[in-house]
Amino acid sequence: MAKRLLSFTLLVQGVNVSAVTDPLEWDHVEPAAARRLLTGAIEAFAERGFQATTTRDIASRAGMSPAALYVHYPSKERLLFEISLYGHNAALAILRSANVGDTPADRLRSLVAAFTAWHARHHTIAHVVQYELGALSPDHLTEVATIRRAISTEIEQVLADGVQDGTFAVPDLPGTTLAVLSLSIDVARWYTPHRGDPDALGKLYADLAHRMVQS
Amino acid sequence: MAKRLLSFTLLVQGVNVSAVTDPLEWDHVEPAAARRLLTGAIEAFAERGFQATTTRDIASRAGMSPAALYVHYPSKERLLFEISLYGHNAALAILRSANVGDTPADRLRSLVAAFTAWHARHHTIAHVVQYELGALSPDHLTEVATIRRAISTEIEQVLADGVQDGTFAVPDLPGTTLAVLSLSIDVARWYTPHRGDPDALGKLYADLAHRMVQS
DNA sequence: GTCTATATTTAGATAGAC
DNA sequence: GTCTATCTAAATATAGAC
Repeated sequence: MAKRLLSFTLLVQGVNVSAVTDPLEWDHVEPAAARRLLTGAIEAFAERGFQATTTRDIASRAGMSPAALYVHYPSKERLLFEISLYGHNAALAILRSANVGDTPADRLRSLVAAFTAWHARHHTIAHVVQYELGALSPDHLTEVATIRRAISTEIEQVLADGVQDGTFAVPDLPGTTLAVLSLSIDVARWYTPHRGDPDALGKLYADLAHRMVQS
Repeated sequence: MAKRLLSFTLLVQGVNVSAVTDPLEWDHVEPAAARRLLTGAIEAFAERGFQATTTRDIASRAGMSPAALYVHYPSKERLLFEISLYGHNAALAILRSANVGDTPADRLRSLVAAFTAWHARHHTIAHVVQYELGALSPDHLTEVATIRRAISTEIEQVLADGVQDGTFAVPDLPGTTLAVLSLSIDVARWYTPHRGDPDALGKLYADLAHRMVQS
């Protein structure tokens, strides 16, 4: 398990980002039983919350007995941590690969479109990522908080660049960064598949965010 | 208890809105023990979530034994429902009293400023209102959902008015309504008192929301 | 690696004295 | 209306067979 986690971390930190841009790909989790437990836990945590989810529920979604869970994960919290860590790294990878364009405006639109579409397309894991932080152990929370700061920095830096070249007017940089992030993050609260195409939502939100800051 | 609930409902539905615009005023909850339980539960639910909060925790915050809780409330869920119902009604009352101004732009700015400041100033109950819906019973969820639709309508109608008179350009009315609501609602997720003055945040967000939609 | 069976803890809620 | 004491159920996690 430790090995699995390490190899994933190295992956997202730069070399092969494309392999982790889709959080529904869990091929790297071995064996298959551990993968079924992980995906079952994501669904259960997103639907009912960490505290309301029982290990029996997770195990039964994976088609096994409660005891079998502990062969693959030492605790329910550890399962949450692996989900949260993977989800945060996937979201950061999406942002970094979307931070492209000739102007701050292009880069901001690309960032917001990608971040928003990710929260819609992967609303299940996104819900766990954004709303189950409080159930992590203090050490694990510290670890994901580092990734969250990196996510925030991606947005803040583009806004700062736009202010610098005069294309953006942003009186309160930290406050506006939070507002732009809020637009995308809150998607994980309300999105369901019947609410439309993730990419269309991404484009709408890219437009709204751009209008929020353009000078 | 039923009487308390009824009289409150009548209050917010129009006659004397000012009495409920501050959700930290719980004078109408009698006796004092019931009030202490309610405010203790708000803090506990906001900090730890409904499922992770024990009746022992709530009772101890109110300075009494676990059993005493059941004299005032028939269940932990009922406590949540009263909090959620009161919070939703207070938020709706704030919006309705803020929906004033000569132009759609003025009204939108007033609405967003008030709704945002409410989520910051009362972030504890706002957190329960926005993130503990899933712990309500089906019947109770139906009841607060009605209030949530009324809240959404306040924003949507102002946007529609601005489109009508040409001062707003909104290609996707329901989508933009959700985005404007998201800005304010997400404040309940991240706000802590050290993050600044609620009214200043309200003004910033009013500005951002206005720029999002102006033609 | 998975099972059945179970140890241990803790939770929501109740009984009955005062 | 509050207390102590407790019932009952359910949850996390473990033991040990296969």
